[in-house]
Amino acid sequence: MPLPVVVAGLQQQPAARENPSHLWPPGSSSAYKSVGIYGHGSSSASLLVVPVVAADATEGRERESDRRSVAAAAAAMGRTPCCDSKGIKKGPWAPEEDKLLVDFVQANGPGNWRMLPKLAGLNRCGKSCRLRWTNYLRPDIKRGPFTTEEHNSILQLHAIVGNKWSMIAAQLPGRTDNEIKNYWNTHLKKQLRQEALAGADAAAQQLAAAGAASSCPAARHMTQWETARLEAEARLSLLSSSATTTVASATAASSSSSTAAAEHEAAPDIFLRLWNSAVGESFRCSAQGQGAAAAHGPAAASPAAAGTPAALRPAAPSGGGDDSSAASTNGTEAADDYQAFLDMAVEELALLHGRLGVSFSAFPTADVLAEASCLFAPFE
DNA sequence: AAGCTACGCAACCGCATCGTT
DNA sequence: GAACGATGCGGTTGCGTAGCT
Repeated sequence: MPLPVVVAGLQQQPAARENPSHLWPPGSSSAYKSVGIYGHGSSSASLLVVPVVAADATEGRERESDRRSVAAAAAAMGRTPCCDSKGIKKGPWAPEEDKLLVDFVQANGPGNWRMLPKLAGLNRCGKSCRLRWTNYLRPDIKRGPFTTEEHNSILQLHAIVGNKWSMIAAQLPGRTDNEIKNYWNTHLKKQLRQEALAGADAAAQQLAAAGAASSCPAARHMTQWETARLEAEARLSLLSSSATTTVASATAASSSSSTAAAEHEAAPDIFLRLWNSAVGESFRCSAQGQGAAAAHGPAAASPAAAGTPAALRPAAPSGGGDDSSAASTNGTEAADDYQAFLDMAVEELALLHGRLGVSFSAFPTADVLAEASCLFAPFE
């Protein structure tokens, strides 16, 4: 694999959003500052020309949660966790540190994050190095404002998978899960809230006038999907509780939703069933295949995050799919899987409506699911 | 011009899970 | 099967900046 090459000499000052000035200490040279704008998608400002790196490269051992116990255990075993020592620097990265990291990755490629700080002369933990690289220094990161397409894709994908940022990022080459997460928390959440309120108002007015539904189909279906997803999780949680404790069972029986669920012998939720089904798995696999290209490798794999039983977990991607071309290659398959996923949602819903009546009041009605065809947009 | 507030985002934290021994 | 190591990812925080009063 060809090693990254720095295209030196760029002196321009990056835009604030692309390279927040607060990251750079006063007195930092502009040459160093330019280090921060690798891969700027909308300009020729890319400083690095590198192959997209495998995101699942080895990483340092630095679980903070286990830091103390592991430190003791590791010490006993003759290993030294990378973050156990005092004096490891935290906080914003200095340009010098960025340069060291970039230089090292150029020379050796990403990977072995645990040893990287030591080898590169950085007073950082490996995890910090990996995050800095994957979220900021990596050359294929697309910076700048989100496009309308990206914006819509995020909305649509979030309506389906929820806060699976890595999975969403897998559909948006060049965007990191962290970036999408921040974008969601700062922009989209607010927007959806406003739209929901507006939609609710409009719906209330229309309902009062003609008994009609919401005036905003797109916002409505997203809201309903999200509501259904949350309700499904809540029901699943309740069912789980009721299955293990009689007290919980009695409590659960007192609520309407859990009663309905109990009456139907823990009838599986459509969404969760779909998500855990072969179709869902297929969709995840496709997303995963593409995702490896984007930010964090087999992010979509995260079967645990998707609540997938081990038996249903997709096999690891064979090739790693660690460049963005994979996304376009697999786009058609992903689209097929996506459509199948949505189709099955309609079928499952019809079945459940017939079987369970109005038990799943919060779940989108068939017409709403039909509208879900617009979710196809990101693959077209 | 100064102070205040809200916002945006990089970075950190810590949990979950997989793989290996 | 248990213990440990390694990795991925979602949630949260801290701080600089921009905008407003």
